[in-house]
Amino acid sequence: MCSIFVSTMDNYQGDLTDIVRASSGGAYSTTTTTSSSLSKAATNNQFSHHHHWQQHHFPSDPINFSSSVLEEGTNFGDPFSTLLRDPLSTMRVPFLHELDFMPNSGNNSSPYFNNTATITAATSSAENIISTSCGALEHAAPATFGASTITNTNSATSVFAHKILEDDSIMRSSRPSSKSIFSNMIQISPNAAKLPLSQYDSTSPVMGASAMVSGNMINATNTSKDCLVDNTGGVQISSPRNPGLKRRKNQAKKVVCIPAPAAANSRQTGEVVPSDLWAWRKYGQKPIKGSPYPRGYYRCSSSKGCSARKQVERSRTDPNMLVITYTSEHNHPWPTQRNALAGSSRSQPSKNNNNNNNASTSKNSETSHKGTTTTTTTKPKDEEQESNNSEGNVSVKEEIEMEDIEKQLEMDDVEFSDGLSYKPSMLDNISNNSQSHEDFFAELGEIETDPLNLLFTQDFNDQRESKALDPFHLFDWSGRDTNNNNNSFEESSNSKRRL
DNA sequence: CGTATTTGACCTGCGC
DNA sequence: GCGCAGGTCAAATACG
Repeated sequence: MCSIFVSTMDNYQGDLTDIVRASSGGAYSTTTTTSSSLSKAATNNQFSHHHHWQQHHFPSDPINFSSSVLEEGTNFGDPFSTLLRDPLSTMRVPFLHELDFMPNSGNNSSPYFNNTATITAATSSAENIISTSCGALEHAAPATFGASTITNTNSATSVFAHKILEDDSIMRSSRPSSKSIFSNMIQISPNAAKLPLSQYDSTSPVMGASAMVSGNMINATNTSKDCLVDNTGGVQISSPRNPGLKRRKNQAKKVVCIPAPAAANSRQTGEVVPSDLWAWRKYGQKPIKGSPYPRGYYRCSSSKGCSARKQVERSRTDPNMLVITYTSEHNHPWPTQRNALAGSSRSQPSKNNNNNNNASTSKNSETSHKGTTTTTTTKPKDEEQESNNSEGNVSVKEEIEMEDIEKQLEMDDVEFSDGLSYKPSMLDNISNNSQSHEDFFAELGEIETDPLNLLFTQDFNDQRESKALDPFHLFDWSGRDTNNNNNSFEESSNSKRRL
């Protein structure tokens, strides 16, 4: 429960359970692996019934929420990946809104992000490239998560943290020079340097994204744990009926382990599928050999022709955890609320999402996304990726901006250390860049409702009051301007309800 | 009525 | 080459 591990899964033939284990007690754990490895992993453990799986960690358990996201720098369906390019977007954590771990403590800060952790890569094995022990988290130097410096003070109280690692190959070849946000968020201990991933991990945009998200949400006091693993072979995945693409082996996948959302989000079937920023449409479900839990197959419905897919299944080792495997990547920008709803209306019952508290998440989230695009480039995401791949101008720009962000983060750290609620100041960065606030919000205005809203929450004060109703109150997104956000939030909610 | 989900059948990859 | 298991398709069904 204490260990965090990150591993590159290329050619990984280990057991999926390892992945889960890394995040045991944790919420998120990510790793990349091949389908074959998953299959094998799947065959390993059997679980007896999991009657109380939802209650294990949430809400009673303070939550050992760790996450790891593996990515190859591509837009894997996983919102985290997208976040990489958008400092602002990192403030939103996809899935979280679905996660029903309600804060138990009455603190102003979110219990989930109270703890900061220094991630120390301690081990390296065939299966695990990076692993961090609880001890490391608890005693190592404070890690910087996103805007705030994380000081781990209480590992017992779990928190929410993300680790994102990229696949070794990616790290080495992808964007060697690009500076990642992650560096601001998680400090890998010296040991990590020994690990193949360490160097790049710290610079992984993905990590940055995730970490940043966490950091923004963290109000330091407890401990966070995450298991993010990123990998990706950068292999294109295609469906069997799509001859042009190869699937299965060598298929780049990103596996994310997250705490199973509360029943509130469950479907009729009872299966709980956390939604993220993308709209997904279920196209199949299969029982998996060796696992009592079926695997659901989803494809991106945000954009026709998008090849992004994800598989959702419950961890065999820990029924409380959902293992989400992302394959392929989105070939389109983040969906607007409209699009997202189009593909997820059923999976995300509005009744659970909008009551009272909806935060102005939609606008903010979308803003984040666009902000990212703006800060790094004005190109559409797909184009941006191409640019990145070619080590073009974008990379350079990212690096520059990353520095600015780091500076900003340092300032934010100060705020945090003072015990003040975190107030993201990245908007300032935006204003300094190609887009003014006016423009920035003008774009936001176009967004009526966005799945991202789900990621936003009111300030924690409100959160404590309404948390019972809203699983989204996990983080303090409102830090920057509570009043405005609340207003936005309501508008967003109303907007969504109208839909 | 439109859209999403369910579910059985079919296809593909992989191991033996 | 065969069989298994996973992944996808698409008709049927359910839902709003």
